[in-house]
Amino acid sequence: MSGRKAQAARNDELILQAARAVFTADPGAPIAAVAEKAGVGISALYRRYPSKEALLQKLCGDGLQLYSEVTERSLAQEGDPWEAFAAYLRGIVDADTNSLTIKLAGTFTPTEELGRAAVRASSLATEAHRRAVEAGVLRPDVTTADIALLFEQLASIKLGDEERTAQLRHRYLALVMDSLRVPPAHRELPGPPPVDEELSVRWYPS
Amino acid sequence: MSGRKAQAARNDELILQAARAVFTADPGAPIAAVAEKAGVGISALYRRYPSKEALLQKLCGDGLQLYSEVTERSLAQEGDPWEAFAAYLRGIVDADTNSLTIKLAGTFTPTEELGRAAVRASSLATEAHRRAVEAGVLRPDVTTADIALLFEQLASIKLGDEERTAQLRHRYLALVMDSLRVPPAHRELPGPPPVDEELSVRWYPS
DNA sequence: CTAGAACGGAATCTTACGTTCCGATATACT
DNA sequence: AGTATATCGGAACGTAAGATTCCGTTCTAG
Repeated sequence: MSGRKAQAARNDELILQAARAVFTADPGAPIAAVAEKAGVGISALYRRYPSKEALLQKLCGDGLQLYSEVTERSLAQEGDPWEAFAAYLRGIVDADTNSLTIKLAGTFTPTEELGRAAVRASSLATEAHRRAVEAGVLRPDVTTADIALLFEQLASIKLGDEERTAQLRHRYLALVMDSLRVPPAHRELPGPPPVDEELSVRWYPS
Repeated sequence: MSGRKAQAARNDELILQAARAVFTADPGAPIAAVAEKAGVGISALYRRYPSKEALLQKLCGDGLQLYSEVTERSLAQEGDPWEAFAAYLRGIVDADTNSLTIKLAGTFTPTEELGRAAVRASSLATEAHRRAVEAGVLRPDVTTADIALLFEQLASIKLGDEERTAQLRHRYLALVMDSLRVPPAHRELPGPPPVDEELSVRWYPS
């Protein structure tokens, strides 16, 4: 169970986790940052992936896969159609795959397989959207592409640590959901709003 | 009117316009891109600003100034309180100062004067917000800082050319305004939603 | 006709980063 | 025990990008 192979297997996971975290936070991060975050040397990375691009493709594929899984899970949900759609929205925001998928996509030549994964994710999203519109719980003038852009807007929020960022994203998701839902209504917003000090941090170089 | 001095004066403006356009599109753009966009040599830039940082500070200050002017204009507006607040929101989105102000702020050490301009812009924004809440047209659980983050989210939208981007930003501003306003209601969204082809562009390296 | 402002853009210098290379180390197998 | 081998850490290398400087040129005011 222990030994060199066990460590190698552990490193596989460590590296992927670190890469996901690092590139989610900064899509242009150097590969050395990933190694440092994972607590391994650079060669441990290059043993597994022939290049940075290969690692990025792997992450992108995983992100697409996660997107599809989350969407399928909400599609399988029985009961209130709006709740199912809301679960889809919240699930995608929590999965935070938009940062990896879209931001990284333009930085390398897309694989054939990646293309298939994207089509699959897209058609699942379309199905979730279609159901909500047909059930009459989602305003019909909002399209699937609109929802995709809303996800991107939410993904652009980055404030404080990871937890606070997630909290704020849910706050603004809740806000926009109030105008998405039929009938429109104001519901209580989750999480505290940002305080001035949180915002003023941006004025100082990191 | 013509002559070397006239051209120099013209270049002053040309360079500022180019810099605004270039850094709005890409806050990390090289200074050579500004020179090229302005149609001048690099030395024409360095004759005016001792460094890139100085140029960035100038742009940031101008952005803050524009922000304040737009807000003041909406503050001076008589009549329907919601319309005044909506004009403020639309004005800031159109001015597109968030990209310059916030994105650039972290890349250099803030000036004393810049700090004052920021305080001024912030207090004007607070006033616009306060009026809307007091008039009972804006939901009271949304704070000034919330509005600031909403602006940032809208500024993150970049799709197609400048005009299309502005159009889409107004579309999602209108969407979120439907959930900001008291009483809540669905109004028609401006501009066509994105089509798939607009979104799929992102999968190809530029 | 000439001094000097204004320019264009090549040359320089520094930094950042992807990738490769070179021992070191630990395990599995004989 | 001894050795081949898979892994590893991290220094070294090569390259590209980009900020700034420098120099020869052009234009015009006096």
